[in-house]
Amino acid sequence: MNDNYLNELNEAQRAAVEATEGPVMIVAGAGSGKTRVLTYRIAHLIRKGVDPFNILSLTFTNKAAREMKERIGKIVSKSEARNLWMGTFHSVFARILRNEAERLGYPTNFTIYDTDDSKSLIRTILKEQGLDEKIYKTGMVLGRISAAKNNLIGAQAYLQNPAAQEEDRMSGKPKIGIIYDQYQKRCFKAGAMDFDDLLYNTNILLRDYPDILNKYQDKFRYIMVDEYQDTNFSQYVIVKQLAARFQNICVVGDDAQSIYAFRGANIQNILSFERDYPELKTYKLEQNYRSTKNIVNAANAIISNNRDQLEKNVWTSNAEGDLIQLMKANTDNEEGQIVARSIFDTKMNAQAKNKDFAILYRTNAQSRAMEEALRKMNIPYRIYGGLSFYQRKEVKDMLAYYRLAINPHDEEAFKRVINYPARGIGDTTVDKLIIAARDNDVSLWTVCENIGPFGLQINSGTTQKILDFVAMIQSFNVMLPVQNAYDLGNHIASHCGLLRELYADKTPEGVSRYENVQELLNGLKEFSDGDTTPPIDLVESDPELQRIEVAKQANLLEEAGLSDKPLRTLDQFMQDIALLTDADAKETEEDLNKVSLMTIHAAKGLEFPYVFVVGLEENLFPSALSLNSRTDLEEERRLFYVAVTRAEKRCTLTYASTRYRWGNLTSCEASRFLDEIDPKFIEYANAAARRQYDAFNEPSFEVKKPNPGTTATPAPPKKKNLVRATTAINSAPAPIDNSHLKNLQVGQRVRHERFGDGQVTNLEGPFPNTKATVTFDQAGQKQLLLKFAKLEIL
DNA sequence: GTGTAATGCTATTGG
DNA sequence: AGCATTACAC
Repeated sequence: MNDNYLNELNEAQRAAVEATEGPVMIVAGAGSGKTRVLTYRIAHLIRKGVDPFNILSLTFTNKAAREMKERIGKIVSKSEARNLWMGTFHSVFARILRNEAERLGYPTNFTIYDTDDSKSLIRTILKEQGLDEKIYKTGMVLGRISAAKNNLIGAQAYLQNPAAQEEDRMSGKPKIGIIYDQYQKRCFKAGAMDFDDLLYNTNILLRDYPDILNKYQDKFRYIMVDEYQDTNFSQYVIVKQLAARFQNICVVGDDAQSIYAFRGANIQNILSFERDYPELKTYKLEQNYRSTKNIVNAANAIISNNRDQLEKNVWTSNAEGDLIQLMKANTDNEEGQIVARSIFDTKMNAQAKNKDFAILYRTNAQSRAMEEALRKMNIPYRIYGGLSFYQRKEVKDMLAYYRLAINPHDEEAFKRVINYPARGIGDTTVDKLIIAARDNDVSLWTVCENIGPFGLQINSGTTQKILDFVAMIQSFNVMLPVQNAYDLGNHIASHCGLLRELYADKTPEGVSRYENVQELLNGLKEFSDGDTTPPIDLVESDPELQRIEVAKQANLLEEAGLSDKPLRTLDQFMQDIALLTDADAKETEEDLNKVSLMTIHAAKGLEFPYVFVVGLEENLFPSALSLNSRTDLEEERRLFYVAVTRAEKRCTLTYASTRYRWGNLTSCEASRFLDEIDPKFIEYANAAARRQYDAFNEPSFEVKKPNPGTTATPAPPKKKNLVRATTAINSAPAPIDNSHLKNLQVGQRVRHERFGDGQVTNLEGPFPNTKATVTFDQAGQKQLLLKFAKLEIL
């Protein structure tokens, strides 16, 4: 047992670790050792004699939970660490909901609908209601429903909520409440919960069943919430309820890193927290251990542009380090090339490994150019996020059969595979089934099981096909408790026809699909053999539940006449599949030394020695959709802050002047965020960036570090009135012909190629050396020399 | 009912 | 450009 853990902490960290009783808020700047504090805090609790069964720790990813548990295990003991309740909100409360599902009228084996399932269900409802999909966009409808649930507004309440109704009327979508209501009913009938339901229903459970609230309040005597800035109202209330009795609640977060407001996260939760617990103790972790001074200072400069923030002073005693590198490319492909090239060079010059590099981007679509460039230079890489394994079509098809075997009422799984592979039950038939299900208020499955009594207008041949399908699913269903996950999964794969269908396709894509299903079966095999951790590493909860579980399994084994080996079944495997993300995937040997590619969102909580943030262009980063409101723009800026603070040694920012979007070439201008970093933190690391800088920064055009390489290159022949003096590394760029500005007056509206439109507020000195002060609508006040400024009078 | 061609839509971010 | 849904021929 390691007794020295407290000595490994600085004063603030140590105080936060030792403040175990009562409400605590830890404001943790980027790279300030937050994970270490959380880890040691939990270890400290256990050392002080708190039973791990009584500790709940909510993390942002399951992987984070797994890793933290491992580290805690090294300080206390492995067996003690195992008993902690640790995981994401969704996985922890999915677990609890399974135990208590019956109270809410849900089956224990309820399905978790993913976003595709939810959208598909909404599409079905739109069709039924005769609503136009063009007006009621599924994503938008789901967004409204999701927002309502995250604010704990149920369907009925939504229909009676004047504000919501008014808003929907105003936006020309008055039926959203009806859709919401239908959606909930259909989910319930299908024995399914979507992601938001996992939190919403937990709230219902704790609100309406005092004995259950009591049970979990008593159980979770110490609660910790990581990444608190990214929790939504629904999560906030759950935590508040659970912590109400003992009030040993510790939240950790950084308002500067709040990047999930778009899905309901609410910084307000931090303020509410202060209000809820007046005796709150607050600790600030401000020393950054991760990054160099230049990175920390540049990041501080970025975030200081936000109005909404908690007071905080992040600093570091680390070395000065490299400046922020800025590189410009002509195209998105070239951007990929300069990044790949830079990685290659750094590997050579600094003995860096592939895994020391990360490429971060705003949107997943940007990965393509990066991948291509890395492939060409033979640099191994791994993409996080995007389409995960479990989201691939063939895998989802296979999983749909499994889901149906476990919960035949699962409507989305049913629709997915009722006629795939083709078995002669087409759309018309399925539509009849859907109508019958709706009219009788039952599930599709119930209709199929009782196809005679419902008296459907379906011919006998098709009826037989449906009955065959039902019989097949039923045969899978009865095997559930007596077969292990692999045996049953394999059996289903070969009997449902999917494997045959895929095997028949000999195209490269077809082969790959077949292999993916095989890969899924391999996963089942590993799970069944039990030599790896289950898909979700939520620790076996309280002894009571464990006993029930063990007894259940023993019974089943007895019935099956099997050995004493614990049976790991398909439904166990499937339980949390829907909640798995790429970030949770265990790293294989292979992944260990690869360059990481991911969105900035996915990079939250991670760190790398060398970070590239690519695509720093207006309308991409910040996203075009964020430009309308200050709060949205501030979220983008926090995102940029998160990106830069991932870097330990060096941070490189890149942008391209043209980029393919929607299949055609569009021109781009550099992101406003680049202007927000003081130039003294920036090194213009390629010639294009230096040129751009010189052109942009009239009137100062201070001389940047001379590039040793440039003097050797022959200067192009000089031309008069060259707009951009490409050789102007050591000399001022040639003035452009600006005689049209000669009579510029204060008060006139002007347009700048970079800063947009603005108004002249002051003029100083005689033309052509006039210095103009212009207040731009977007970019704010700038001083420009008329001699150089690319201004146009409006 | 099935398979292929044509159309149309999309690309924030994610559990 | 790439994917998904739709339209149309068989």
